[in-house]
Amino acid sequence: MSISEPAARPAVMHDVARLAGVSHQTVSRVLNGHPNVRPETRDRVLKAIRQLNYRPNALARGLVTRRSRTIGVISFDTRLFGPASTLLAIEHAARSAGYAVTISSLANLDAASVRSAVAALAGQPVDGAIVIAPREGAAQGLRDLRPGLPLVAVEAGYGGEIPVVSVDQFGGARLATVHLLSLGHRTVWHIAGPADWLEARDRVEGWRAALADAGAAAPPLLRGDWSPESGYRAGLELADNPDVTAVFAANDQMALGVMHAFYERGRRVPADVSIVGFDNIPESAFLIPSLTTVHQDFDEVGRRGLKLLVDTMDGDSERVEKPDPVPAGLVTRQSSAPPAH
Amino acid sequence: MSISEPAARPAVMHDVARLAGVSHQTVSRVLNGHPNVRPETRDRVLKAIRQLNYRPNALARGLVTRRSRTIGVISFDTRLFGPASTLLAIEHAARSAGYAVTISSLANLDAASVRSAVAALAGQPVDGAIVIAPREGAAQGLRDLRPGLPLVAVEAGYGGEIPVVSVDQFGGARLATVHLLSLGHRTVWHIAGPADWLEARDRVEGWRAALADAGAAAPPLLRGDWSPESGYRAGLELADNPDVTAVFAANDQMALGVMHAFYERGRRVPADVSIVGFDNIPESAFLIPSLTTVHQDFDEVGRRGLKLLVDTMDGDSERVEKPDPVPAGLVTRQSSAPPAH
DNA sequence: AGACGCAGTGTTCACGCTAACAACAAACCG
DNA sequence: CGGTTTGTTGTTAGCGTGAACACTGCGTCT
Repeated sequence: MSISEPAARPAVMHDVARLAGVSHQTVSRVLNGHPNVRPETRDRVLKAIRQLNYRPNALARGLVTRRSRTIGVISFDTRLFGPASTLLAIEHAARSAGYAVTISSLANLDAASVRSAVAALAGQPVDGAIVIAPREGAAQGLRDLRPGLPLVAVEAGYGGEIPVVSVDQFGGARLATVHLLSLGHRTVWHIAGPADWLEARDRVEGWRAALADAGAAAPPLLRGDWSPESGYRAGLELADNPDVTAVFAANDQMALGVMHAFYERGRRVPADVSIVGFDNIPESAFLIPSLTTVHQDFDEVGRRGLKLLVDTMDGDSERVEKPDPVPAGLVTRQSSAPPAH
Repeated sequence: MSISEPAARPAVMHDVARLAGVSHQTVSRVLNGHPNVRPETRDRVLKAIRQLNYRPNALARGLVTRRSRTIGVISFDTRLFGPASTLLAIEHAARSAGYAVTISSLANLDAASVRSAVAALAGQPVDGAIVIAPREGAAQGLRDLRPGLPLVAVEAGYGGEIPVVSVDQFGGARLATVHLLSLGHRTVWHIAGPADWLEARDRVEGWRAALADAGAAAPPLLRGDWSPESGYRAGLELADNPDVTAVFAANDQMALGVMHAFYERGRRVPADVSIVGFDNIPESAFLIPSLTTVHQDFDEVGRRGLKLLVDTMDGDSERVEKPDPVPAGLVTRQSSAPPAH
């Protein structure tokens, strides 16, 4: 034990200072880009930093500045294409802005799961948070646990007291429905998402509005849970009804399930029935037949969401612009066509 | 300015201590579950904590304990089903183990993108990291920047110096190929993933091995980039070749592209050509026809990956077990059948 | 009865960093 | 040419927590 190993502990600011022959404060000034450091001194410090492979301790810095330069994201099931895309865009935008991202995802939407995810994030040192969850409970829970924490919701509908960035769900659903009606279909059946999802509600409204505008009767609503299975089950219910010539599913996965059900029952798409989805997942263009759907620009939503959050965090006061909804766009493919006769 | 607003700054340990009439150290002891605190005192402290909505400052705690109780995850494109599922499983396992998760994802796999993601994570206060990226560069880069940081790779093949948790890609590819051969196909064509992906390489090897075992000739290899488009392009190349009766695609999305190409060219699946994919994405069961594929248990991989990392971080020394690969399983559906004649 | 152990609690220090202020030289001004 | 500014650097004081150590009072042992 007489010869002590040179501990492999990472270098700290003081080590850099010693090697460069300056005080640690000068090192700090160099790191934070302060003016009034002689260029020669700066170079010595930078060289010492490289030589020691020094990197600042973010914890210590955060403790004194009271800012962690980290944001939190609470997201519903990140295996779904929409949340996953949004999360990815948020993360990249955050990195560009110099923020790290801590995630907390929900396995499902029951209250316990939401509470667990929110509590986990509330304990983290984050400067702000983005909620990618369709139920207001999530954002509200976080607001209760961490009052004053800047908060933005994405993909969550409008109207709450928390700023929201979202695709225009209502307009998108309307586009889909109008498209089918304009092809000549008498009416359009709708397979909605879960009733407690704001997005699902907005799409139902858009569908209803388009039908009403066209003077078409609204058939009974069917409900799924976004999964292909649930679309399949709904499809089986519709398959034997000859009145059904056009179906608008609230997402592409359910549309796929519907197509499969019709396929099994021998109803041809689009010859007998037209189908339109929502999301434009990468698979949509290659389904058989390829799927007409409503495109959502998740990247744009993610970017705007992060920008809104950063503005809120930096903003001297509440000078933050209220964002417009991101427009949705119809992508016409093979699964929609005029009715048979 | 004579009456100062009661600043809304969050309570700190000292505030709790004062309210409970104890020292801050006693509060600390209560929080960390130390023995030797009188039950009555503990109750007073807990009450004060609730009353002030106090939550410990993770930054300060991390500074003194030198542990942030946060792990980092570097992941390739989290919009893909595999990485997304793995990430989700890691995150949930991490939360159960009391860790937060900071993510850093790659837009693509070029060196600059990897470097950016790795550098971003290296600056974060993480106790360990999991790399969900198929190229060794990512893990190696992190190792260079943060020597000594516990590191685990998932979904990244075997053989490096970094511990890996992975599905048995070789075995899975073999299963798929053997399945097609045993249906009576003379040989099996393969559409591989990018050459620099370890997973893609393992699947090629498994395919080759199965062909060799059966004494079947190995047709020329086709390459895609995992996307449906690339599968579609490969499918167009194969569609006009009557020798092609069985295709094994390295993932489900490419298999979908192949199916679409064959559909356009009038080759029926499975009557004329059988197709098998890999991953078992949720859509597979509902494609038309439904897709035979190889199932990967991403949840299990994520869980094991986190466990391995936590063991490495906690472990007194390198007493960490070397994990077995997670077995893959064949899921037989409609897209594979005996050849026509 | 005096030494000792132990539960329960308080005091002090250190973690690594930034902010505030102090110190000093050189340059500038009237 | 003395006082003041300006540029550059060092010194000190926290940020909020946990660990180490000190202290108290009470019961136990010899």
